[in-house]
Amino acid sequence: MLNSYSSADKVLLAVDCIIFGFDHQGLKILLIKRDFEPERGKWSLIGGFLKRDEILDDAAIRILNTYTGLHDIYMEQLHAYSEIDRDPVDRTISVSYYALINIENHNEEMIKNYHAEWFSIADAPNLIFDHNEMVQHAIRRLRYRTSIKPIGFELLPEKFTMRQLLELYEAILSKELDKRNFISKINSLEILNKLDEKDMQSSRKGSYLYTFNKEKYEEKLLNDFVLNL
Amino acid sequence: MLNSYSSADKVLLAVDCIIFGFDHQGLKILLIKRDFEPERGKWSLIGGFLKRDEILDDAAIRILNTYTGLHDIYMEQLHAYSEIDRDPVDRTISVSYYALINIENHNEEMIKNYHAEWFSIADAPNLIFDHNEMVQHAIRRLRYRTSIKPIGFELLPEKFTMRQLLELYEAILSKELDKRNFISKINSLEILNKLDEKDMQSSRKGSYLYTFNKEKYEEKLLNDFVLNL
DNA sequence: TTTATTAATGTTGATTTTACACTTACTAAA
DNA sequence: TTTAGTAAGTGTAAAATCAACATTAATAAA
Repeated sequence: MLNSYSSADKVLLAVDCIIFGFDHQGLKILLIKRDFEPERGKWSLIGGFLKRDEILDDAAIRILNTYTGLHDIYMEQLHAYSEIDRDPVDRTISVSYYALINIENHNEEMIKNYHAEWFSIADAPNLIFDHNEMVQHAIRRLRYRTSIKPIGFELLPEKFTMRQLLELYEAILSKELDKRNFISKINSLEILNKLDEKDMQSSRKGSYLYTFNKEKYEEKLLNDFVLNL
Repeated sequence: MLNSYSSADKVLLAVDCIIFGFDHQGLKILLIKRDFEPERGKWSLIGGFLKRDEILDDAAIRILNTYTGLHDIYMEQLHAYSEIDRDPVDRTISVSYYALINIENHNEEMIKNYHAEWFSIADAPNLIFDHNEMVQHAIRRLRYRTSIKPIGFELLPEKFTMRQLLELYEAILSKELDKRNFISKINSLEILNKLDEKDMQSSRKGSYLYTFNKEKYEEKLLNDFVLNL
C-alpha cells in the first residue's frame, strides 16, 4: 500500500469567510484590519488555514467562532480561488465560505479585539488579494440562494416585523419590492408565526412581530422552492 | 518580508472532473478504470493533482484534455471535498469540475488507452472515494444551470434537430416535456438559427436542423435568464 | 397511389404575477 | 377629549405566463 503520492506538489489551503449581517442601515459585511504581514493594516476578510485534521466546513466554523464568538451559524461553501500569486508569501489556495449572522448577536468585545468592523456593502473599503472578488461572488450567491430557499431569515432577530423582512429582501436583491405583493407571497409560504406582540418602535400603531414556523421552514429548506420577488 | 506561513499544514490538492456527454441513449458520464493503487481496477472520475505553477481551472482543462484530447470545453468549478480520509493514501482535498462535451467529438483512441468508458447516468457503476457524491452534486448543478443559462447546447453537435434538443433537456431534467410548449419557449429566446437543411435520419419527412445564433446566445449567457421547463 | 411515419404547428382555460390606493390603529400634542 | 399625524394593514383587476391538448404536412417505401 502506498503512503503518499510522491510526485505531487502540496499547497497551503486557506479558508476565507464572507460574513453577512443586516441592520436598519442595510446589508453589511464584517471585515478585519490585518495585523500581520503581508498587507498589515489593510482590510481583509476573516480567514485562516486549514488544519491537517480538519475538514473545510469545520475550519470555516472555527474561524467564524474565533472572531465573533458565534455558534450554529448558516454557512455555505462558495468557491476555491487558486491564482498563482494571489497570496505573495506562499502558494495558497483559498476556499471561501459565506455566513449569515444576526448582527445583534455577535460578541462586540471579540470584534474590537481583532480590529474587525461592519461595513455596508456599498461603502466597504478595498480588500487585499482577491477578497473583493470573493465578496462580489458571495453577494451573487446570496441573491440566488435567497430566491430558492428562505435563508434570509438567518439575518434577522428572532422576532421581526414584516417591514424588516421586506427591507432585508430589498437589501439582498438591491431592488424595491411591492409591499402588498411581498407580504402575500411570504404568507403563502406559511413559514411564519404571527405573534400577539407588537413592535412599537417604528409607529404609533405598532406592527406585529413574527417568528419562524420551524417545521414548515425545515420543509422548505429541504425541498427547494421558488420565491419570485 | 515573510516567505512562508511556517505553522500551517500543506495538503495535496486534486481535481476531479465529471464529464457529461449526451447521445441518443441519454445523458452519460465518462468514467475510468483505475490502473494504480489504491482501488486499482475500480471505476472513478478522471482526475489528477494540481501542479505548483497551475491554477485550478487550468488543471481541470489539462486533465480533460489528457484523457479525451478535447479543447475549448465548457467547464465549471463545483465544490471542494475535504473529508479527512476521503483518500486513504494521503490527506487530499479535491476540487470537482464538471464539463459538457459533445459525445461525438472525443478521441476514441485516447479513451480506450485509458480504459475510460461512457456510462448512462442511471446505470453507472459504484465509484471510489466520494466520487458518487460528486456526480450527484454535478447533476443537481447541471439541472440548475440549465434552467438559468442555455448551456445544454454544449452537449449537442453543431447542427441538431428540435427533437434532439428536447430529448437533451428531458435527460438533464429527467422528466417529460411537452413538445409544443418546449419548442415555443426555445423559439421565444431567439438563440437558434433554423437552417434550410433537413436531417433525414429520423423520419421520411425529415426535420429541420438548427445551429446557435452566437450573438444572441452570448447576450443570454451574460444576463441570466430564466428558462422554465 | 396508397400507406406509414415522424415533423410541424395554435388555441384556450387556468394560474400566476403585477400594479395600484385607501382605511385602520394607535400615540402624542393641542 | 379631541385632533393630527404616522406607519400598518389590506384586496382587486388587468396582464402575462403556463399547461394541456390534436390535427395536418411532408416524405419514402411498398
